[in-house]
Amino acid sequence: MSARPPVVRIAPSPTGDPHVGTAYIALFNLCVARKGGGRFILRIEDTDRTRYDASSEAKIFEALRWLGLRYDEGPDVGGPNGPYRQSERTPLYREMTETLLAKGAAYRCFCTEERLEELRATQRAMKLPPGYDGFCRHLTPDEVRAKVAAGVPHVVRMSVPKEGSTTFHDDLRGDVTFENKTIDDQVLLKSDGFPTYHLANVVDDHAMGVTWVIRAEEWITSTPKHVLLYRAFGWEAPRWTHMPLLRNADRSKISKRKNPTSLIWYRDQGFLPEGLLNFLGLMGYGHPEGKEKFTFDELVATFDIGRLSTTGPVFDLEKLKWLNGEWIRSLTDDDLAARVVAHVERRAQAPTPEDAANPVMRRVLATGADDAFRALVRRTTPLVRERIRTLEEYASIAACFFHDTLPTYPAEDLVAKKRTPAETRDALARVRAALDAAPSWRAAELEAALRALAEATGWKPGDLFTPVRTAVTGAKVSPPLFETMEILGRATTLARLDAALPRLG
RNA sequence: GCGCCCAUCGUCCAGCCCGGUCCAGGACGUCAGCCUUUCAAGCUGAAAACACGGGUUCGAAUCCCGUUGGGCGUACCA
Repeated sequence: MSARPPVVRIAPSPTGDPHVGTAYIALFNLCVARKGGGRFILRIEDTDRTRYDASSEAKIFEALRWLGLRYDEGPDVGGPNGPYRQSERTPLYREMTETLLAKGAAYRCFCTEERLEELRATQRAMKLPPGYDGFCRHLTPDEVRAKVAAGVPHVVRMSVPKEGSTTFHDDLRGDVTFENKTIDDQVLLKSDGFPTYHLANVVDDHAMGVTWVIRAEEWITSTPKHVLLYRAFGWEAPRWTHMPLLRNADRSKISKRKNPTSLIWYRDQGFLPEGLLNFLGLMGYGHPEGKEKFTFDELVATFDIGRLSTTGPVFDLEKLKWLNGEWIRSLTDDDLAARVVAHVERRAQAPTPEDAANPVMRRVLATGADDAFRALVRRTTPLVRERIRTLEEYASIAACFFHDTLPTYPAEDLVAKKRTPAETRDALARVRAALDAAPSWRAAELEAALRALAEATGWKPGDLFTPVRTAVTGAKVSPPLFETMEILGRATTLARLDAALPRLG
């Protein structure tokens, strides 16, 4: 391999939401670019006007930016090799198609969709491998001229030699060989004048100076076509690396139906970009020191293309959540609080029906993320940081801080273990009195008061705290009780106790 | 069907290229215990894998062949 700095790229197509697989491939491309002091290009492959989604492109930019996957060149950042949208490069493809035609490496094909369909049906019936039969390959120049003159719609196909074989070297898999007779005469230029992926990707990679193609495994079978194209043009082919495909739990290629695949989804679920990126870096890659948690820079520092594995990793959401939790816990309280606020604010811009039942969201929807809100989030994050794995989980664990009045909870949750409702009510009344008598409202003091009360009444501290917890937070699971009461304040705490007392009969 | 790729705990990864130090190591998850005001977090421990069959070799998770299994491709989609 040459020592010149690598030029790599990703080439997503703007169809639907930005895909987690795009980020996965982008991550390793960026690694190679940074490691080798090269360039990373983003190119939009929008040559399929039937699947084109106008909103998709902006979402791709947004998602990559969110993840910190910075590209040196791209549609929105410019660069010396633009334009970076294939739909804006059609003259180039036409010109290159003419070159191929002139060299005899491609030919015009006038076959109709119907004939092609029929051909495929016949091949299926005869259990033959499907593929174009080369009908138009043998048209005479005169016949071709006549049809073109007559305006017969046509495509341009590549003229694949039917003898011999084509081999390319894959970084991870070694030499891969295909018999030429198994390679179809691929369409290069569609009848609408747009190129197919095969033509566009080769032409653009060459034009943009791409030296190293790192893409998903699903492209392996079309690589020989690309190699043949480079050869026909007389261009030097890039280095090839085919990454394994991310998988669903059943090991099929990761898909929307069986797994969340939208990067937007991960962001809106409250995953940290650091966490998702780190997790993606764990897929198919083994850190030399066996580290699980690492930053992008740490990944680059130790990165070695040879350490990539070839087996398709199953995308395990549970492990992602764990890793994300690790990242959340490694943030400072200020940072975490700011991220929670930003997350809630973003969600508030497009609230879902369920958000109306979410006290944190309701608060922001009503008053905006004002100073009081920010302050409350900041005060509560130290209590919940060890209890959340995503930013989104903040809303459920910290709900008790945002309710004006607690939603109804089962009265039996109020009853202490092995005690009757009446006994619990009496104890709770004494808790209320003890709290009310506290000279200052600080967690340590409140705890001391209740522990003294437990001692005096012969209750086990834990047994006494249970009904208090339920009364104060409305749930059997909550952040640490005394810190919670401190933040809630005397009035709110006592009011909640007062509301609970009658429910014990 | 055909072509190509792949094959270590349920899952992610280490070991494989340069056979012995591997009765296979780490992590997630699971289970148990500790800690403890709940839940978490943390700590300790446990169960859990070299797909199968041949071969090469004194010796194979590691090399070779085959089988099986899985995946991808087989479009005027990328």
